[in-house]
Amino acid sequence: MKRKITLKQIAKELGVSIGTVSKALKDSKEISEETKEKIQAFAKYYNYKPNNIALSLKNRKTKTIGILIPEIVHHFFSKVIQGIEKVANKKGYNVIIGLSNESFDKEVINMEMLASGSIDGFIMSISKETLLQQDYHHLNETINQGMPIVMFDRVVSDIRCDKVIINDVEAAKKAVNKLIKNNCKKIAIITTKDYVNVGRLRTQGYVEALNDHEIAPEPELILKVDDKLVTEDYIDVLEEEIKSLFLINPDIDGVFAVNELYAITTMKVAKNLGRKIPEDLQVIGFTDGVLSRHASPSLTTVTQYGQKIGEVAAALLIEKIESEASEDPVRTVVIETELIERESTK
Amino acid sequence: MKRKITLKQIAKELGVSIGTVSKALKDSKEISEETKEKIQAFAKYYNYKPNNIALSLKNRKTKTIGILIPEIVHHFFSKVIQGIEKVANKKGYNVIIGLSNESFDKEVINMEMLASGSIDGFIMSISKETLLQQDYHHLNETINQGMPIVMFDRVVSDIRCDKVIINDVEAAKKAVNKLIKNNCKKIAIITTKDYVNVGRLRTQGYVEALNDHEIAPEPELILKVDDKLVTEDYIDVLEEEIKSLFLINPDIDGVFAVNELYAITTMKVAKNLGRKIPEDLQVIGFTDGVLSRHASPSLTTVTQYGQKIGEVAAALLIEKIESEASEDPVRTVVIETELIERESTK
DNA sequence: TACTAACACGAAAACGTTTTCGCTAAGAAT
DNA sequence: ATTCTTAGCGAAAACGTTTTCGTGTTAGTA
Repeated sequence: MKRKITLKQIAKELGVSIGTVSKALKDSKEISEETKEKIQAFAKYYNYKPNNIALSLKNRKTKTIGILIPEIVHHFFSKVIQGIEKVANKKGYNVIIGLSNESFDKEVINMEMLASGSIDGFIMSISKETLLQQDYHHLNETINQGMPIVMFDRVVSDIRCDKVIINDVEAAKKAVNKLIKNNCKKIAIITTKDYVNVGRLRTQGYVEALNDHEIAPEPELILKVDDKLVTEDYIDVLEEEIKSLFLINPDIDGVFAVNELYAITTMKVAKNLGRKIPEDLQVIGFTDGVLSRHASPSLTTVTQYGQKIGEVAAALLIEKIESEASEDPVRTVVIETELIERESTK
Repeated sequence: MKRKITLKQIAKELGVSIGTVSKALKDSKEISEETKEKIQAFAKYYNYKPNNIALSLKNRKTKTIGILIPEIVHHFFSKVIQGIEKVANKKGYNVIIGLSNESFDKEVINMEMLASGSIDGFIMSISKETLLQQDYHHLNETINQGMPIVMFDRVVSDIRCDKVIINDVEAAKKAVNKLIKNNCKKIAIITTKDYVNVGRLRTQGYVEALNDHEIAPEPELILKVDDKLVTEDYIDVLEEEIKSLFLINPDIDGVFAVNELYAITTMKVAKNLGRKIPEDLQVIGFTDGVLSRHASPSLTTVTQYGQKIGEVAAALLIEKIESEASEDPVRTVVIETELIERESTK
């Protein structure tokens, strides 16, 4: 077990100075060909690789970007990570991951931990608890220390940083318009509580789409699921709520769900109640994950290109990290969404 | 935008030496109460946090562990990451992620990059290409440099490092035994090519289970899918292969698939061919992901507790990192699997 | 022969810590 | 009055780099 070799050891072994070794390995013309060859050969033989930590300290750059997300066992988030990793890697960056588990405290702790020199910038999606408490001091402090942040998905607009989002309102309208066009007369929405901004915006899109077609939105068709505590029997509760929605409003013939799980669960409940999909009931979900593709019937859904979001976020962040200007304008990039039609709609 | 404050700045501002500041913040009894209070108050006011990079350089520890996996958009792997992150975080470690995308080259590059000082140890699952080429020099080199590695899932046994695995043979036998007990007479297996060791072992378990019940394994019931190149039409190819399996062997009444996707696809194809599940055909999958739970019918599956695997791997790694002994024995921990019965079996 | 220029290399600072060692001065002990 | 402790602090090395600047040697030029 030999420790990694350092410049100092090479220098000592070859009877030259550390500086000379460093320059030789960088092919500096300050050093004679002869010496360079000797040093390079030696370094190659011992598989010398510069120590990243020392470089980071010297350059005050870590070449690492931090990702801070609520959870990782989630198709959308892992797609985003994949996208981030792809462009980060291409530009010589590593990614380090922090999970908040939807907890405010863990988000703050993780952020402070990573902000203490470990990374050059953040890409993040805010936890639900933070959204609920509306306490963003950790974000502002980080930004004030000159560390760039790019937010995606769950963003908060009055933070001064770049953002990568989709147009949730428009995307939701696309979905609901499709249901209306497909002759649905009574369209329900399964959504989240309003403090989750993406849920709120999608609900807003639902309402707007109905209004556009002069359909009066009915409050009892709007089911706002409380998912603050995702417990074991979470799915059961969800099923119960959806079931009573159908029992109270038996003539629902279209459902727009703001995520995959709500949509899949809706189909399951509806099938158990004897509904045929898409004949009796048409369902559209949000986010194109593995569930939508492989459910039966497969799910028509609004896809938000997660990988693309990650790629753009990483590109924005790296650009900001490497730009000299300390105060350039904040940008918001809107990624297109698309309605993917499958078997759950006519 | 104020840069993060350093010891040097505090020292200068307060007219003391850097060493004094450092000691004061550590509550060293070398420093007078008066001075300590002054320094601590100042540090708190300016939100001083020691620079991780400088600490890493000094201590030759990064308090970071590297995860190297083939892909991240995958329920099992993200579960493992979740487990790793959980115990790592509890012990004050961060996790940094490298994706190999099943490519040998990316695995090597990522490994070298991270091994150059960025992390204290690896947790990894080998890429398929590496498995195929059987070139493990990068692993051995890393280990020789004194950096501990813990392998999980796709391990290679003759590498000298800790491993966290499941008993694939036994797990597969559990599944096939269940099918046999449920009166299946003609049981097929959908598996991978043999170079993927987990696939090979599960196939072996299938064969052993049949032999145990004095059923002669029939080669035409063993479908080894070639997933070397996962292209766009990958699913279509998979469906075709499974379809012809059923056409050639119409009396198949049980299928054991070595992963979720194969199992779900099998159910889809079978349903299209008019089979009722579980009446005409019983299906058991491997790995309990979101698909298994929410498919219809929901899938009976062998669960390999991914989060547990991650937790154990992280515990092993951190223990090794923090142990003084340079040469302790390598350990292999076997995590229990369990057969979760759902609707796809009787 | 004396001066300059190019060449090849070394010394040292810097990045931000921690920690060991040494120094000074005040009080205690002799 | 002299020596011994001890409290309180500073200096400096070390982690592994990069880079600037300085310096000695040699060769070329006047």
